[in-house]
Amino acid sequence: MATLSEENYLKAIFHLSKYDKTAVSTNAIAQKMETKASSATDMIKKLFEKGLIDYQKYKGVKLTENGRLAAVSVIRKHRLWEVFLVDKLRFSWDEVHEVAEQLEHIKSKKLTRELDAFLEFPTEDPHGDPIPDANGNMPSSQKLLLAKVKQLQRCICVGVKDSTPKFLQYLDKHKIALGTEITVLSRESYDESITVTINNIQRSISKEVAHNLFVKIS
Amino acid sequence: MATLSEENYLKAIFHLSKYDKTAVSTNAIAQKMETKASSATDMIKKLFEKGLIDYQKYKGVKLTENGRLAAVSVIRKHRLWEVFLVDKLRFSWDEVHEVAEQLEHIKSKKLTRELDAFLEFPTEDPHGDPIPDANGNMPSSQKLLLAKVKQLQRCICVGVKDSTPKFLQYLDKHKIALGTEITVLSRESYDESITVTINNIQRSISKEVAHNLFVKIS
DNA sequence: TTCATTATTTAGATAAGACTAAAAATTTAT
DNA sequence: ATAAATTTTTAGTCTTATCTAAATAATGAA
Repeated sequence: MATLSEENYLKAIFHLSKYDKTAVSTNAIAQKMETKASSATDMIKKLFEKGLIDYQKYKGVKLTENGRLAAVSVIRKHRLWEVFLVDKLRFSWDEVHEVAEQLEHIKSKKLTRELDAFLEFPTEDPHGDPIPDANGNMPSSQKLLLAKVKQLQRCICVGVKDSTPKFLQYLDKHKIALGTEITVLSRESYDESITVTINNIQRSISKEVAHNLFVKIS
Repeated sequence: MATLSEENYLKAIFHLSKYDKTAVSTNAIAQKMETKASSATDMIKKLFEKGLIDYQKYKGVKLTENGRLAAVSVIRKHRLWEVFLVDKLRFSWDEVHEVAEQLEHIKSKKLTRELDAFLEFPTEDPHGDPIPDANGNMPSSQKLLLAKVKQLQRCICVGVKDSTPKFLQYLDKHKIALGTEITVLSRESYDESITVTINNIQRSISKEVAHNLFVKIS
């Protein structure tokens, strides 16, 4: 069994190697973990000893299949707990992360299984991120950034890239939530802002926001 | 904030000093924590430094008000989670302890508050033990051991003293659960067994069982 | 009361996970 | 291609929580 710290490193490595399959650097891991490179090196050695990562000195790190399964298991629990907090308790989507960071480390197969059933087998967390299944398969969501949506297309908000409280609060304030319908009217090449219709109201969306909001074409 | 290990020691001290208000010995703590006396001494010093216990060398240990509050807060969380596991997920009362031992350390005021509300403010856990309120007040239950019930009295099962899986499984097997009505017919002075009526069936209950089953006179 | 037994504390060691500072390897720039 | 800059690793230290072994205090029995 992996320790709490090991689990957090595995999660960090998984997230860092999500889109590109190339090796992850020691510095990148240290930065993500908000720790020093030397500490990352120490942990890398330990994870390598346990067969959870492939590692060659100075060459970076890659998850093994066992490492990937361990990471995905933690992410599965994190996202299930986030659903629980929002759907069953009265948390808003910008409050759940910190608590889920703790709950994700609870070790009980039965707990995860029963929680999943209790929540009626959700496939996405409150931020629109997919919830891996019990076998470690991560459903690939066909979400894309609002910034990539073509003119005159209608789409539905399904998640965020930036999940900091600040951004989530911005969305709340402007009445943009999961499921909100957005129609892209036009794009301004000068500042990369876009004009959209949200709830039948025409608004301008900045480049920053458009690059952090995931939508699904409807 | 207390560490995980500190919280466990505080809980142990609280339970050991529950019935008698006398000081708790180092050895008793070590035994309860399944650790060595020297380790207990180390932790005692730390808790004393933090103002969570009163302590004089060789004289044993007592919780301060702050220490008591910290211990009761952990116990509150433990028992709320036990209710959650039994009432909302499909755990039986002999499966909850191990998981609740982990969940009790999750730090989030809001989580505890909302969980309490979600469970509709329960006052007892699945073993019949009282759940302290948010201010640290432990409701005194007027439960007593079945062994103390007088002849021809009717009572209701409200909890167990021995909460090991073995005993809980014994109860399940003999269809004794929380809320089961028991009428004491007679006592056998030879082996301290008692004859009772449970679900209209007459049965004999051993001394061991009678001393580990809490009931309330009805 | 004094000696043996038991309980408690101290001293020193270990493992996990983090740190700083310095050394070594790699990459980048001239 | 070599020097400079950056990245990574190593070496040694710190803290937390544990341990063993030894020392000290308290208790109980003759």
